[in-house]
Amino acid sequence: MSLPRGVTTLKEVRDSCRNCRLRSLCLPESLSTADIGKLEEIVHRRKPIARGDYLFQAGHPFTAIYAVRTGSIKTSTLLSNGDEHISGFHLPGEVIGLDAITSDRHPSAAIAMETTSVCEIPFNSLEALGEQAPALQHQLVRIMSRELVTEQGTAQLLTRRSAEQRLAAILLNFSDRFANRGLSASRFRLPMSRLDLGNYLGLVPETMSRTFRRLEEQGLLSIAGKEVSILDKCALTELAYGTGPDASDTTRSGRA
Amino acid sequence: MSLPRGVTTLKEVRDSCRNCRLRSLCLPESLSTADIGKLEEIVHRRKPIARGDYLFQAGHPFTAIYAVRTGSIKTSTLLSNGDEHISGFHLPGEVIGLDAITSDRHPSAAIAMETTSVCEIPFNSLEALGEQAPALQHQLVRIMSRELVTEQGTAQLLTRRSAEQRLAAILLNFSDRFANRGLSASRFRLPMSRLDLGNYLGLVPETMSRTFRRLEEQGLLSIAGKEVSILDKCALTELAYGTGPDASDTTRSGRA
DNA sequence: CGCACGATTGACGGCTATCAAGGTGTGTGG
DNA sequence: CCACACACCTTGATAGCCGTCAATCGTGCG
Repeated sequence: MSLPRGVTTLKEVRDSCRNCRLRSLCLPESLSTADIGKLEEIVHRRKPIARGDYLFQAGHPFTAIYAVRTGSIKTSTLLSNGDEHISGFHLPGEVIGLDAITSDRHPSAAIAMETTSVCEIPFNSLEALGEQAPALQHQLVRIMSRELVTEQGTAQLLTRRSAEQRLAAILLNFSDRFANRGLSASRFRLPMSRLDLGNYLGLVPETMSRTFRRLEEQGLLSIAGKEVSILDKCALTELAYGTGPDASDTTRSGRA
Repeated sequence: MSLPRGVTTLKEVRDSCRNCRLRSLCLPESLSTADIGKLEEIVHRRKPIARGDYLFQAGHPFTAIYAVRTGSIKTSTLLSNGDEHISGFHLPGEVIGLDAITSDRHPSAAIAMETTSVCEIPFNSLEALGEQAPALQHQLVRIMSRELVTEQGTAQLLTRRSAEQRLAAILLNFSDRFANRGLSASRFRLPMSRLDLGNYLGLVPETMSRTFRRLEEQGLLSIAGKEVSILDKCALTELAYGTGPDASDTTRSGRA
C-alpha cells in the first residue's frame, strides 16, 4: 500500500480538512491553506463508532478534543442521585470535549446516537501547533466563545418556559443547524429518542408526547416517528420566543 | 507627577497583577513572572463604577474582556418579550465578556451590583500578546473551559429541580466561591436582590421568599436581609444534590 | 413625612410530574 | 414466517408544586 511521496491518495482527499464540507463550521474556519495543512497532520480520523457506544466516559483522562464528522453525539453527566442529565446534542462540524481542558478529565460522557465518525485532535499537539499558527489558536478561542453563547441559550430555554415553548425552541434550533449543513430546514429526522430530548429539556416522556401532540393539533408541525416536518415556522417561532398571549398589550410595564 | 524610570510607584504595586490577591483565580494563574509583566502592560485598571451602572450593554462592540477586581457584576440578556434574563453573577477574580469573542458584539450586558472595579484587558492586545506568550494563550483557553463547566452546572441546576434544591445549590455555590476568596464559607452577604437571584434560578420573588423561609424553618440556614448564615452545610448539600427522600431504597431501578 | 421599591403573606389555579396501563415498533430466535 | 421480548411511545387520572393575583409590610431616601 505504500505510495511515492507527493502522491495524493483518495483517502487523503476524502479525509482532508481542506476538502471537508464542514470546514466553515469547524476548526479550519478562515484558516490559511498552509495552516490547514498543519492541522491535517495532527488530526486523526477514527473509525466509525456504533449507536450507543461511548466516545469517552465521564472521568476519563483528557487527551483530545473531537469534531463530529458524520452522525451525531450526545453528551451527558451523571447526577449524584444516579440519574443522567443530557447536556447537549452535537451534529457534524461541532467540536466536543472542550469542557475537559480545565481539569484534565472529561466531566461528561459522549455517546453516539447513531453510527458516527469523528476527527480526533490530540490537545497537546493542538496547543503546540497553536504556537506556530496563531490563527488556529484564535479559532479555538472563537469556537469556545460560541459554545458559551450556546450554553447561555440553553440556560434561558430551561428558565421559566413552558413545555410547548421549550419543544418549539429546540425544534427550531435543530432546523437552523440542519439548514446550516445544507439539509432541509422544514423536514428532518431527529437523531435522539423522545426520552433523551425530554431529559435535555427537563421534561418527562409523558409530557413530551402530549406536547408534541398539542403542537400537531395546532397545525405547527407534523411528526411520524423521529421524522419532523415544520409546517408553520412563523407561528412556531412566535410560540417559542414571542411575547406570549398578550402580544398587543404594551400598557403593562412587564416583569422588569 | 513624572517619576524617574525604574522607580516603582505605590499605584503600580497596588495595581500589578503579580501582587494581586486574586492572581490564582484569574488570567495570571501559573504564568511566569516575565509573562505576568507583559500582561500588566496591556491591562487597564478602570475607575470604580457605581451600583446599577453598565460595564457594557448588549449589542455594544466587543473590544475587551474584564476581570472583576472588587465588588460584583451580574450579566443579563434581554428576551424578545422584554423580560430580562440574568445569566450569571461574577465575583472578584472572574473574567467576563468571553461570550462576545465569537460575534464581535456583546450578547449580554454587564451591570455592577455594588460599587465595583474591574481590570480591562483589550482583546486585540491579548491575542497579540498570546502569540509571544503561549502560556497566556493556554490560560485563556483554560478559563473558557472552566466557564463551560460552570454553564453546564447552571443548566443542570435549572433542569427538573425543586425551588428548595435550586436555592440550596446556589447558596452552596456562593459559599464555595467566597471561601476560595478567603472569606467565610458559612456567613456572607449576597450582593444581589432576591428578585435577581430568583430571575437567575427561574423562580418568582414570591417563591424565593417562601423557599428561604422553609429552609430557615428546617434549621438549615438563617437570613437577615442579604446576610446569609449556613447552619447545616451537610444537610443543605444533601438537599441540593442528594438522592432525595428515597435515599436508602436501592430496589427501584430509577429513572434510567 | 411621603414615596418608591423590595419583601412578605395568603388564596387560587394551571401546568407538569407521577402513577398506571396499554399500544407500537423493531430486532431476535425459533 | 411467526412469536416473543424489549424498549419506546402514548393515553388517562390524579396530585402537588409553583406562578399569578392581590394586599400588606418594611426600609431607605429625597
